[in-house]
Amino acid sequence: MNYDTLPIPPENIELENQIFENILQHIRSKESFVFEAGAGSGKTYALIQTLKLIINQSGQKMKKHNQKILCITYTNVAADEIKERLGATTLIDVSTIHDCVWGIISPHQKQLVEMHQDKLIVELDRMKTDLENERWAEKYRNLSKEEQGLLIEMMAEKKSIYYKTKQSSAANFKNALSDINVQFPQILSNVQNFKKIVDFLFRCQSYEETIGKIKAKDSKFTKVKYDPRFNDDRLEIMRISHSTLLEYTERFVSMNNMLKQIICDKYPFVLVDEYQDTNQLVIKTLRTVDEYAKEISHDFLVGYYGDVKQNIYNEGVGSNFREINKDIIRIEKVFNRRSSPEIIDVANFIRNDGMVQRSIYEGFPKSDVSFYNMVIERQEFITLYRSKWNINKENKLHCFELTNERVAEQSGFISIYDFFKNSKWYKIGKRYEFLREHVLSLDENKLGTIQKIIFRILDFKYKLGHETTMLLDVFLEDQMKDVDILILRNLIDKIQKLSGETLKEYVQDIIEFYKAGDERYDRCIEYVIAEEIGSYEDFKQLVLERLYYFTEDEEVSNEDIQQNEIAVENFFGIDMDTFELWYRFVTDTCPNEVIYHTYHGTKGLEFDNVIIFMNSKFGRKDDYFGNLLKVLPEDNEQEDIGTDLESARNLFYVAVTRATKNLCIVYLDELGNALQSVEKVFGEIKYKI
DNA sequence: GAGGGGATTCTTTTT
DNA sequence: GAATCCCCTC
Repeated sequence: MNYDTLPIPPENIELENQIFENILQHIRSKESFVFEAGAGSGKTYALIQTLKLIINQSGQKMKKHNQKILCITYTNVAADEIKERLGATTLIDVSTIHDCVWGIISPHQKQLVEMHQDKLIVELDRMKTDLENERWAEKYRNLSKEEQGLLIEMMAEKKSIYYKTKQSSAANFKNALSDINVQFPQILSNVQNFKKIVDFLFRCQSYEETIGKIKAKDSKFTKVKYDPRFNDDRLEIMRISHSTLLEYTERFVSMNNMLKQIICDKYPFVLVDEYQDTNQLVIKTLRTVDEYAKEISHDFLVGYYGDVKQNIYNEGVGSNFREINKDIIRIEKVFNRRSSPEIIDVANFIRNDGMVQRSIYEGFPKSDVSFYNMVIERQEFITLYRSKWNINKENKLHCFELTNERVAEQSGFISIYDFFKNSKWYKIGKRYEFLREHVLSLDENKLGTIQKIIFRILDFKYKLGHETTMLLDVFLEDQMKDVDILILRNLIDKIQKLSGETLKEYVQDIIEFYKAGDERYDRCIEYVIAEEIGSYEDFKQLVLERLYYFTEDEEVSNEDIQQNEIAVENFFGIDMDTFELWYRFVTDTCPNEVIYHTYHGTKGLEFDNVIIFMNSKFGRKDDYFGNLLKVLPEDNEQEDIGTDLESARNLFYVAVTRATKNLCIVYLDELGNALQSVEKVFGEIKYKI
């Protein structure tokens, strides 16, 4: 629904203008400020307006001095959105913090390498201290110095066996390292600890070597690289990741006045979007530059736009922001342009920092806000609410779940999710952390290898199936170049008629068609299926190799081979309808009337009709939400900082404030003594529909 | 029944 | 990679 047509009382317009005017004053007087914009208050709009205004006011002058406005966002998606809303301008650099910072510091390799060397030394020291103190290293400490040396020597020799069998069972592992077992009978008694010890020893060694090579000015060790594709540092090969990049930046800037001056002269205005999510090292860095600019009387200001209560990522500064910027000017916006007054009331209770929002509109239509406490099948509940809220294609229902697994289940493709989850590469290979991204990422490029191939097949199928799809959307331009349009049409017609019901059948159909087909079609098909796949068997083999036989491990038992075959066969036996559900999910084109999201995934979005399914447990914390509900309306902000209560509260706040019109929370566990506090916020609790 | 060790099991999200 | 479950041994 669009609420823009609702009347806004003139005094509210006046007040809203005043708030914006307040921002402008600080821009004019070059004072840093924080714009505390609660959910739905039009934060991004204000940010864009500010940017435009600065250009109007100082654009000419900035052009002359070769200066720019820097706008820092948390994600690439946000950066793209802001760029689009701004339109073409050369006066504003919009980028994520990492891109921006790497651009600034990467030319200074000499200092970076020095810093890198320092870090290697510090880390080396830390590891050695751990080996001397930690409980898991006890068996190592029990060895004499000579024995320790011998162990390192022996393990260096057995490095490849070590890595090959590392993921195997403890028995297999011990077996493979029987020499060690003979020489040092104690050290292998606990395999987990042994692996940790050996990993530390290996890493100490490689760090020492790297330090040596840096000192010797070895040509491969004269540059620090930042690679955003990886999440971990590889200090020994001079590669750093996200957090280390920020760490180096903070250190580099704080000890280098020249750099501070370059930054504040180049970017007299810095605006930070979603500041609460920004790493605290960044906030500190900006603070340092700000202070230095004042010291040397250069114009510089930082405008922070965001909302502490919407900090739901661990890395963000969140409430620490106030510690770092104690004296900063705060501008609050109390108007809400998104939600009904009933929803705003609930949200006000949940955010316990004293900010009280109110709707900017007059005569907001009646809205339904309820809290249910009952044990019920989700589908049953949803069915009832579909009719209650008149859900249809134009008036969709959005359901929030805590985990991706649940979202996959509710969205109807849990069999696909489970296949990957239980495959050897993810499960035994302990790549649990990649599962979500590889299976559920909305960015095609971030999907796993197998997932990406299947994505392409589906993309081909469904784009062809859609009449309005332009040929160009389906085939890359160079494939089209010398193919007659009519031939292509013909090809599309034929492919549309392929009717395999399962993935296996569909793949077989395509390949059969490919083999029998006209040579002129070939390149088009090759675009869909990777060149190395010439048959269904090839494809199956590829899946097996990728997900099951990815290391030349110890011998695999016949039973294992059989089980893996069955798992993969079953996967290919999943019907195309299920794959379509998955495809619709990862392309965010689900045509259903009911759409599922994780709480986290809804950040920044808004929906008319929201059902939040909730239980007490989250992750390993049994009472994560249970504990929050007990104190829901209480104002313990200061005591809660840094606790699970704070993060649960923020997450709940984000979820609740997505709703514009109808909101319903279904709590599926016992409320116990949280009853009264929940009633205080939501009114009477409902036990049945 | 205490403790040691192996196996299994988890949340979210971004760069 | 840590927490927890589970099994074994003393």
